[in-house]
Amino acid sequence: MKKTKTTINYEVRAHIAKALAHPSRLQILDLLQHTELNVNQLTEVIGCDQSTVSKHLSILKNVGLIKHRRTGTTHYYTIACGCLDGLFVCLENLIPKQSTQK
Amino acid sequence: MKKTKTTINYEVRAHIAKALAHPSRLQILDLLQHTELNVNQLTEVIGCDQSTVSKHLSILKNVGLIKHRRTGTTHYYTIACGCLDGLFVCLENLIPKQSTQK
DNA sequence: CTTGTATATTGCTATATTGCCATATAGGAA
DNA sequence: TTCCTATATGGCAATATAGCAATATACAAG
Repeated sequence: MKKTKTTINYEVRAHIAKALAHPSRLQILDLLQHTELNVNQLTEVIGCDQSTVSKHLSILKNVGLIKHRRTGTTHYYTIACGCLDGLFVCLENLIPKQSTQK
Repeated sequence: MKKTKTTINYEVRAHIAKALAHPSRLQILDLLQHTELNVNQLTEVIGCDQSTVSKHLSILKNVGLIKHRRTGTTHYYTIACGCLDGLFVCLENLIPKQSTQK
């Protein structure tokens, strides 16, 4: 397929959607909505290996959804974009009824 | 990780996000927003194999984003959910500035 | 310098996704 | 029935993703 401005735009959107397409990453985003958390704290909540959480964080950071600030050796992560609430509402609205009932 | 109601919810959302996480599928959704199209028409626009488009359509159908009606042997696809516009706006808002300028 | 703590990266395996080709299925026409 | 057209499915290879263990890096304290 030829790469027009439009197809590139679909690729950019798909790239973001791909970053959202994992339960742990959605949970991380949810957790970071109201608090600033470091990797250790996130690791405890998510419940998988620290290296795995670190990778999820770098994926989210690469698409610009989160940012971090460093205090000593501790890295605090937060949401980089204000409009996540809207997105979650949209995602929620897309869930068909039978899936929500599970 | 234990499967609480919350983690299941993240999985459902991730499932939908995964369906959105492909340029061709985003384009299909965009095309179907205002028109009803059959598989052949979509195949021409997308520019890949008919079987590939058919698979994309079944992925979108499985998460309930599109539906289809049949007229003879022709299957017309449409959006099954009214709130896609909002989702696209949200996704667009999540695109960092430097990516949009490309 | 060394030690300890916090995070990131590498290496690896298992699994999932993508996309093509070939084939199967479904329905209309003759 | 056969033939044709529209769509779906199975098989396969290439690539991408996920997650753990081990290692590397960064930084503060001593």
